Amino acid sequence: MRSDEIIRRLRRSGYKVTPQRVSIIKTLLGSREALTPAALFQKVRLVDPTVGEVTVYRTLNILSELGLVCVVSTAENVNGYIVRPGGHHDHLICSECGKVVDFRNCNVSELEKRLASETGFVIKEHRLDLYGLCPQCA
Amino acid sequence: MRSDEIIRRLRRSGYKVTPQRVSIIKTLLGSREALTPAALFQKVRLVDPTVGEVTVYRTLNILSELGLVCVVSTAENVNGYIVRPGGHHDHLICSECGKVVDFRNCNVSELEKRLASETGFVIKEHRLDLYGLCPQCA
DNA sequence: TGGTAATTGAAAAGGTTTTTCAGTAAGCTC
DNA sequence: GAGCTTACTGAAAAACCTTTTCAATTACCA
Ligand SMILES: [Zn+2]
Ligand SMILES: [Zn+2]
Ligand SMILES: [Zn+2]
Ligand SMILES: [Zn+2]
Repeated sequence: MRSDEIIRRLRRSGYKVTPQRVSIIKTLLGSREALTPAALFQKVRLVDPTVGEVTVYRTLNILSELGLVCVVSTAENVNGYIVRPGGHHDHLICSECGKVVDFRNCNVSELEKRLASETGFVIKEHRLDLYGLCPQCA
Repeated sequence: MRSDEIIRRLRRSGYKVTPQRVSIIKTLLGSREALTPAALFQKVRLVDPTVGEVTVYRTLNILSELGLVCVVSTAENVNGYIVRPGGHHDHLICSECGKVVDFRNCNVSELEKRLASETGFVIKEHRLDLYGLCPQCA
């Protein structure tokens, strides 16, 4: 997702587009890994010192509410935030060297249908992470 | 996983088996959905008022360290804990209220085999998170 | 049945996140 | 562009959540 799209979504939902929000969104987009609010604040303040920590929290809450970021739990009992990719989100991860390979042909839609009818959940997207060893590390 | 197994693992790792820890473990096992420390404390105190909130936190940290529970992020910036099923751990997560339900019959082993032969990865475990709306929120 | 070291609950401390509030600025109308 | 309105901002305070401290208790081993 591009920052233009996120900003358009913000404006369309009635939120004002402030320079602080733009800085926060661009910084979050610029990071490949999930950032905690504190980490995001550290990064943002380098490019835009007018951004306060409180605004980072507020902006993350708005983006989260609009479904534009997804929340992942990090090691230290703090949530991390990452811009949500469109569609599904599947990874093959090497536990040894950390290499990540994306794949799409996951074929879990059949499972989704079955679980939807069993549990009553309306399933919208998914994320499948497979852990193991890459050819180099195996 | 049964409470006997968890208790054996605790003892084997050098931890003492106290009535408080047993109450906490049994309560966590008795819940199909992930519990926050506060929610777990509320449930435990009903069956065992000798358990303090601090001990709930301490026990969850030990179980987490031993890999016996897995941590999922809930709606309210608080982590939820759930007993880790053997092997893979797969979740159905409500984007609205944060409810987490675990399931087992995921059937991704076929996909794992195919990806293994295509990419050369040795796949050891996986995590599948399905996002959507629970029956109450839909 | 002791002895010993881990564990416990309560209180205090340490972090993280939200609320409050006066000043500021985005976005709309003219 | 100027003026209006209302949302937004940073800083401080408040509200939470989690860990640490500490004296008393207790599981577990000999
Ligand atoms: Zn590797
Ligand atoms: Zn997929
Ligand atoms: Zn729900
Ligand atoms: Zn699975």
